[in-house]
Amino acid sequence: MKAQPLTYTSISMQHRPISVLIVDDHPMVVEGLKTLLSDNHTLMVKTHFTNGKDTLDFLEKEIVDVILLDVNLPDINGVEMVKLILDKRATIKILGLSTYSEPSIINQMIKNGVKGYLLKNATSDELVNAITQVDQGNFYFGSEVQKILADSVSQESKDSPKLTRRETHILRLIADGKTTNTIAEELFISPLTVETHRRNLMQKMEVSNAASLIKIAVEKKLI
Amino acid sequence: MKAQPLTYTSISMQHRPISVLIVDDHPMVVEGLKTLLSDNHTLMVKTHFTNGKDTLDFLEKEIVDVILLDVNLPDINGVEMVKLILDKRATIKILGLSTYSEPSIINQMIKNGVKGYLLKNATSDELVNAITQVDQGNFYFGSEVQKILADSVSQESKDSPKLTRRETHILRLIADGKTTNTIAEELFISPLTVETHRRNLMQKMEVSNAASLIKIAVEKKLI
DNA sequence: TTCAATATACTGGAAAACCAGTAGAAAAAA
DNA sequence: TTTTTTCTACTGGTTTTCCAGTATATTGAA
Repeated sequence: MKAQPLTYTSISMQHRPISVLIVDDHPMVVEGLKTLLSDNHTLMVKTHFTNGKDTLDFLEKEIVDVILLDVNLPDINGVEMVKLILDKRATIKILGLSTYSEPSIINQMIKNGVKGYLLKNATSDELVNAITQVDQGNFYFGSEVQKILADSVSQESKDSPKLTRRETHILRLIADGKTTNTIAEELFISPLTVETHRRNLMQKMEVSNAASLIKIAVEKKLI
Repeated sequence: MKAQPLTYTSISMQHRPISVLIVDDHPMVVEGLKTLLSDNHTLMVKTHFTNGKDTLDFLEKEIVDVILLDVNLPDINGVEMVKLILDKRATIKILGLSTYSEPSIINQMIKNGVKGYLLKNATSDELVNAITQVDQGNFYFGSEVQKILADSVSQESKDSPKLTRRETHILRLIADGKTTNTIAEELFISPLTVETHRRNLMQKMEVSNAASLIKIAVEKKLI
């Protein structure tokens, strides 16, 4: 926000447009966002960046109300970006933006403090609404995103019986095709211990052989 | 094409702008494309559609020079769309458009007849260049896409020792966590036969246990 | 500090997978 | 048709996994 004259008009909400920063490495998306937002004079796209570093540099000197943040930047990943931005400027409202919707990433982003999340197939109305909502301190998650999150929560609590760190590690090694003895050697523990972990893993995952174990591990992206 | 004198053809080209159709379900991408292309008066974006069906209906009555086709449409998948479009209008040049780049899909699209492929992080210049090239009957694949394709080719010929149909089937069953005996019962063959297949599979895949076998199968998307 | 969870380790026995070689029948390719 | 590939099946033996208990040391939370 540049120094605006302190007149009574600039105090009222309508005359103080929400400043928006776009961070996305896809020119066509950036242009699209600009075009979609240009109609609306309650919003003002300040500028845009195509990578994380430039964005952070910019935020050293300037501030904006809302950042539209693409999750897949070329240099810094979205989850990390949220943290870095909020470390600098805790009051900025970040709106995550992504084509696809991976629950785990969305969840991490929320944990790190995004105020909303939009899929790139959002309409112009949704977009403007989302920005307005988060600017006012509310959360905005589109119905699609909410559904995805709900699904992931129910799925997680259902088939993810919380593996311990050691178990996760051993699962990874099993999936690498290593035998019980190899794993034991590698971890400096008894093969019998590895056996026990394997057994506990299978019990937790509710399967009866290593094959299923690996398949599930892959599905759950534990590997 | 570079530095050509103003001949009759180059003048006539200018008076017949390339008509472009955009097919993408992301409003912000559509707007971005329109904006990026609006500067260039050798191109003319005729209209846009957000799904496959509407596009095909439109092509019943009208024709365009180039279609910018998003691979991930909500109703019909990109690979199929290429075929359907070319069945109707064989002369249309299709330019595939996608955020991510899965070699198998790009390959299939090419097989079905796309004239080029662009990633969504393409710049305005690349975009215009790609459209111009394919309109002239040339192919256009960005350097990134070419690299992806080259990688996938070398990878495929390296670690894909052509499984037979039966082997693929049995691999799938093994990955489902089924035991040799179960598989044998299911396929009405001897467990010994299943053993043999399993052995051949492991030999072909150059691994020494079922775990690695499954991991490879997953990686190769055989499952 | 106490208690619960986790990681460690063992016994012993059953089941399944793994290895190597051979070979006939059926199907596909030449 | 002939040849090759694929699918089928077997013998015999080794290794690994799987299952059901038990048990102790360590770690982290209450």
